[in-house]
Amino acid sequence: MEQKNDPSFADIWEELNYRGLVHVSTDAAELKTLLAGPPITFYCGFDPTAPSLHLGNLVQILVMRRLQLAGHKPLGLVGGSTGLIGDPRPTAERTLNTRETVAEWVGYLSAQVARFLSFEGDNAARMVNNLDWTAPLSAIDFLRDVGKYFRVGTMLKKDAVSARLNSDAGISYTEFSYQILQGMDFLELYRTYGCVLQTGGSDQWGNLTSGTDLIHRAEHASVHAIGTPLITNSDGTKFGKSEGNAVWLDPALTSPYAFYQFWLNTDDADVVERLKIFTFLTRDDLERLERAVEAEPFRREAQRTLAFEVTSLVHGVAATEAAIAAAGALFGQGELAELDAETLGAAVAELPSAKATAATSVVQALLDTGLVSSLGEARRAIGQGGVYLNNEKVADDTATLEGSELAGGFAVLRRGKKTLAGVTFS
RNA sequence: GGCGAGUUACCCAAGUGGCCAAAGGGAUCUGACUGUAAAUCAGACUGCUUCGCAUUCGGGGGUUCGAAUCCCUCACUCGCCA
Repeated sequence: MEQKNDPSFADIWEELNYRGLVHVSTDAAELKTLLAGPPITFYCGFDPTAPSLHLGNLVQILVMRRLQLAGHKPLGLVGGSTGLIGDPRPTAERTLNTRETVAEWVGYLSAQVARFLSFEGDNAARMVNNLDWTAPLSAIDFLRDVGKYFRVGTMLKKDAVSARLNSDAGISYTEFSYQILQGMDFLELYRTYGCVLQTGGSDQWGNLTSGTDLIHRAEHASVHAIGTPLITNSDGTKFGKSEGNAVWLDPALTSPYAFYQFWLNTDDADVVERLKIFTFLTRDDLERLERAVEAEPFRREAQRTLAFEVTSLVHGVAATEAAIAAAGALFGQGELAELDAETLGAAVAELPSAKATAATSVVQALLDTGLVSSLGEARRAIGQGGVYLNNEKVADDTATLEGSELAGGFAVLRRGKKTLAGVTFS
């Protein structure tokens, strides 16, 4: 649980590479020297495209934290201005969010990032918002002072831009300009704080180099960038999705229980890589778990460790233990009917739930708890034999909750093997 | 501004007057097998009061007994030309 870098590595650069966190970077030898030397200031930006950060962002946050633990000084940037523009996605133009929404999300994200960094000591972190230096800039100043450093040919070659130009979606001037804004951020932070390194996802590489190039031109200085790999599942699906939804860091959007379950269900083929990236376990621990996956996969020790470590990191140990206890009660071998009201209540509290009465139909309860999205789907699920009420298969789609009330006034609905919801009788 | 091409369900993509609630693939969900894993096989996948009905094929209007398919119009996208 303790957050520290593994002292068995010669320096943080070695450790980042071991953990598979460096996909692309500026000159590796220089970076290694830079990171092994006296403290530097670096930054990583987060755009407010949602009210919460998600697991993809957590990778970046942990890179920041590891660098901070190595003595370097982090600047956590929230994109108050870049969030108003939107970086080009490869598929299609983004819908612009209102200024009010973006401002609100900036607040949420800023607080989330701050939780993972230390604001004490010589290398205390600092949060910045790029709206602070972008908002006062006039269009004329922007074009004269910044635009002149950018060549359109270079801008067109960036993957994000060229993908869009080659697609049938095209790209607006607004999104095309995004890379300039991000480049300006790096320049601004270089000037104000002496920031010499930007980290980010490899999909941001074009934007990262936009900044290093700009500083090169405007300040004749060499600064650095590190791009982390895009994390993918070994089966080819997207990492960080649970039932089609993003896994958020905000407990109101993804409950600690669901968060824990997400990690617990990690594939054997992926679990070691995840441990390297998302935990502070040492190389020794990781190698031991890797052997455990091979020798005794059914024990799922690596998955349990991963789920515990990451959930504790994000939601705290108490919430994690509650999630584990809930899973134990709900997935345990014992009968649900034998659980006492307190245990059951705590377990149900971790699940999505809805109020109902004994007369409520099972299909309606499935819909109310969000286990299905329509009554038709609920009937279909029952017809497929995929619905359980208090661990007993529901055979008839006209069934009601009659007689299903357990201790404390709850019932447990399940869809499939592991999608659970609680019902509270009123 | 001119000319051409295009807009189909979560995504990709067939369909060019009735046999279309709309092929195929992917994603997703369920079942079997399992370790709350993967792979594999099977089924489901617009909604509803489900052997039937209602509403979908960019928006609106029209032709027709009948339209995703034909016509008009608006919006958006892409390309070429200016």
